[in-house]
Amino acid sequence: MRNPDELASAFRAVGLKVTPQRLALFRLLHDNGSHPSAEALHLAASASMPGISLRTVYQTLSDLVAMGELRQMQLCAGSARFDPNVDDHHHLLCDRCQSVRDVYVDGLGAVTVDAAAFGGFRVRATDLVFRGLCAECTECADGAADTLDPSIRATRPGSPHHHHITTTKEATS
Amino acid sequence: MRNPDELASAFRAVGLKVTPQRLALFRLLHDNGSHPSAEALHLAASASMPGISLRTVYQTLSDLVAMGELRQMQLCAGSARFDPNVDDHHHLLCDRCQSVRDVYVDGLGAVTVDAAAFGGFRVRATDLVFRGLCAECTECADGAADTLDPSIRATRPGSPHHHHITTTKEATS
DNA sequence: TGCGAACGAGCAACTGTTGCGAATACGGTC
DNA sequence: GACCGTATTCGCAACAGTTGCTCGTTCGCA
Repeated sequence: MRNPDELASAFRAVGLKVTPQRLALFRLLHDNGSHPSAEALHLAASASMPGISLRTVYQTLSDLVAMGELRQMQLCAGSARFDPNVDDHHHLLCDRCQSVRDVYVDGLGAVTVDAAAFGGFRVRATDLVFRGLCAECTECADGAADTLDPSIRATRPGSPHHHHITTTKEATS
Repeated sequence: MRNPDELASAFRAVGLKVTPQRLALFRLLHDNGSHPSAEALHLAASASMPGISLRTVYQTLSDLVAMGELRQMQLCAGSARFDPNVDDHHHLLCDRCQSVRDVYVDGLGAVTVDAAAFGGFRVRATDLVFRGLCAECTECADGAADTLDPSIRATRPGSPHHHHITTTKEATS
C-alpha cells in the first residue's frame, strides 16, 4: 500500500477524513510484513495512540480494503489478517505459530487457465497458501514434528518438484 | 471419506461409539460435494434426526477431521466448510453465492516446492483456491458482473442462489 | 471562525464455535 | 437378554471476532 501521506490524500480525495487515529494506522501498516490481525494492530496502535478504539481500527481497515490499499484474508479459523502488500503474491502459513510470510510464485498462469475451463467458472483471483512449519518452529519442534496436531488437514503436499519461487519481495507494498 | 459402514467400524476401532446421530451425519457427508458448513449439516441432519443438537454435529465433525476422514477449511470469513473428499485437490469458490467446487489441478507440481526455497519453511500442504464467479452466478449477474463489489465484506449473506453443486469427482472421497 | 458532515468511543448485539455438567445410550460381557 | 462402565448427547453458558448504534467530538472547507 502507499505511504501514509499518499493515503491521507487518497482518503481526502474520496471524502474521508484524516484523523490522528487513521494516520497512526497508516504508519503501522506501511511496509508491515507481519500480516497483523485487527487485534494486533489495535495493540500496536495503542502505543502511539492510547485509548484508540478497536472499533476504529476495524473501521479504518475496512476503508483501506475497500480502497484496494489493503488486502484482507482469512487464512485459518480465528481473526482475519491484513496485508499491505497488494501485489500479486502468495503466502506461507505456519501451522504452529500462525505467522505468515509473503512468497512470490511463478508458473501459476498455466494452472489458472486450466481451472478457468472448469464448467464456466470465471476466475477472478488465485490464492495459493503453503501450510507447514516455519523455520523457527521447525527448530523448536525439532524432530517432534508430530506434536503438531494435524487437526485442520489440507491437501497433502504432492510430489516435491521445484521451480521458480522467490521469497524476496521485488516490489514495494 | 469412507462409506457409513466403514466409518462406523473405524469409530468403534478407536473406541468411539456409533450413535444414530453419527450415522446420520456419516450418511449426509458420504459423497457430499457441497462443502457444507456445520450449520448446513445440522439443518440437513435435523430432517432425518429431529432434535439433533448442533453441538453434536460439531463434535462428530471434529472427530472425523481428527481421523482424517474429513477435511475442514476456512475459505472465507464466516463458518468453516467441510469436505469429505480428502484426496489431493483444490477449490473453486464463488464470491457471490459462496458455493465451493472441487477441482483437480494438474501442473501444480511445477509450483510445489522443497523447503530450501522457502528459507527453511517446511511445506506440509498446499492449498489452492480460485475465487471468482461460478457459472450460475455469471449467468444471473449477466453483464452486470460488476454489481459484485470487490470490497471487503467477504461474507455478506446477500441473497445466495441455492443451486446444486455437482461435484466433478473422479476419485472416491 | 463557523458549520455540517464525518468520525471515534463505548457498548450492545450478533455469528460461529467450544466448555461444561447431568442425563442417556452404546456395546462388550455375563 | 440384562448389566455396567464409559463415551455421548444435549442444552446452555461462555467465548472470540466482528459489526451496529448512538452521541459527543473533530475535521476541513468556506
